[in-house]
Amino acid sequence: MQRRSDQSAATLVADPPEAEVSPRRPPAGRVKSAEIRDILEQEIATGERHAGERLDEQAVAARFGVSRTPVREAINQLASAGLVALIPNRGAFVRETGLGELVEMFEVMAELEAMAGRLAARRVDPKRRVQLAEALAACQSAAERNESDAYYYENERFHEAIYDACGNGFLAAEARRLHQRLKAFRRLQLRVPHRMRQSLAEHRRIVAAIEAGDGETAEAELKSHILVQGERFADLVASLKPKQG
Amino acid sequence: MQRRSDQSAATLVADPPEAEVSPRRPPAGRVKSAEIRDILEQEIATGERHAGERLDEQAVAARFGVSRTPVREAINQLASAGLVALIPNRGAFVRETGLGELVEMFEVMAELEAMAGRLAARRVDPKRRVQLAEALAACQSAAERNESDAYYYENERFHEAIYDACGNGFLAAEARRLHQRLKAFRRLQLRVPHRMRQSLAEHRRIVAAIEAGDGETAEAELKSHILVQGERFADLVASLKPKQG
DNA sequence: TGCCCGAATATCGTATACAATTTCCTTGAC
DNA sequence: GTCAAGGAAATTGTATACGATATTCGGGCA
Repeated sequence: MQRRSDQSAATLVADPPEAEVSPRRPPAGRVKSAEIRDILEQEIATGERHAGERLDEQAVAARFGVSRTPVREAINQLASAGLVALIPNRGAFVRETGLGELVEMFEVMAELEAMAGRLAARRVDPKRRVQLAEALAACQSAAERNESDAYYYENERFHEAIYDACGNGFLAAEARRLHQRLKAFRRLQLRVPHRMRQSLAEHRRIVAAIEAGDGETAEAELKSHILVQGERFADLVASLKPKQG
Repeated sequence: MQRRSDQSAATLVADPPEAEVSPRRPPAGRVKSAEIRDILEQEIATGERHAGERLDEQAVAARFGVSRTPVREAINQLASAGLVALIPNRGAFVRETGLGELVEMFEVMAELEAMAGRLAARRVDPKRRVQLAEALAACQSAAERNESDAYYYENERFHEAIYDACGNGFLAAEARRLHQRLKAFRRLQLRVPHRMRQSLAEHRRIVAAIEAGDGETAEAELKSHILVQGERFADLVASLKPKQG
């Protein structure tokens, strides 16, 4: 009965529902709760949903043309991710990721990355070492062409390579999670002028330390590398909204 | 049927609009999903549910005499915690939290705790300092009475005090999350004999370093403190199930 | 006028029913 | 005898309904 084909009221369809020739592929976009979660997550990250706003289950359900059930699941997942706060009989509220908390997140990110670098210097195997060198080369190539978008992408790959090389799968997963969460905010600092060249130099020192098996140096370099990003970001945000709130 | 008023259902951070500390108790009634989640969590931790086993929603629902809805919520929370893997239209499968991954988790936990200690040594304010001292005193009291259960509880409080004292709310939340996840496994090592006295001595050194503002020492002591726990735990597990099938 | 108590309202948690997809078994053809 | 195709059974995902509980507003009483 609920052959709900009126998707006009909702931006629910991210990819064509015609999954005709891909029966083996994992159904990425078919589960509505995941779809709703992703959309809400993006809206929160971009600030479209301002802090403190209440996410009304019924309203969200009506907006996407679904029932409360998938909305509930989506909101619960957002709560687990720390993006919204659940107050028992009051509803779900968008948590304000203020500048202070962002700095805190960068601080933790720096520690995790530094740990990954320290472990990588001790445990890296030849295959991962090659991948790391390749990722560094790709960064350098992008920097020489002065393409900040490409550098942004290769930078992601570089840090992924470090995660992979650390030999601690759990740490890698946690680092990826945090990286993903900070990603939305990091986009803003894409076009800081001399940052790219400086970042590349830091990458070189990091790789050199890992290659040399010098865990202490790799740790220190990586921590500084991330903390600098956090500070730059804080400056940027502070300059963008000087009298926020 | 001991009613555990464990409020660790979700991230109930009091952050939204005018969310002051709510003196009203959480849904201390019976939230069935939380209860089911706790039981399943413990079963998975103890190995009662072996790795790869499928968690049948109807079976669990029938077992607890509830409908599938709270079971689904519980399973989703377990998935968020990383204890089970969700395959879209196939079901939930118990992830094998092998000894290797547990060691990895303790490694990360050690790093986060050490970071918290380092920051606490620099940033702790008088009020938190008093709380830390009180937590240490409570630990000592429990140790003198040789009550391991009480010590276990006070130990939790002690580490909570360190999280609070670090001045980084995000780090504190992440540390609590990991601590919570490891808690299920840590239950097993309650009664390791001389561990309590040794742990207390380590606590004393940690507090002394924080009081002295010596971040480096606090960091090193805490890291060692957690890593020792991880090693003890690994020994225990290894001795418990040598050929876990 | 202020406080307490109770009903109305809203929201959450759970139960039940239905739809969609996957898996497995049966059956038929080569 | 083996393999493939189709359908039935099973299981997940979603919809709708209902009960329980907390919040709020209004009225009565001190």
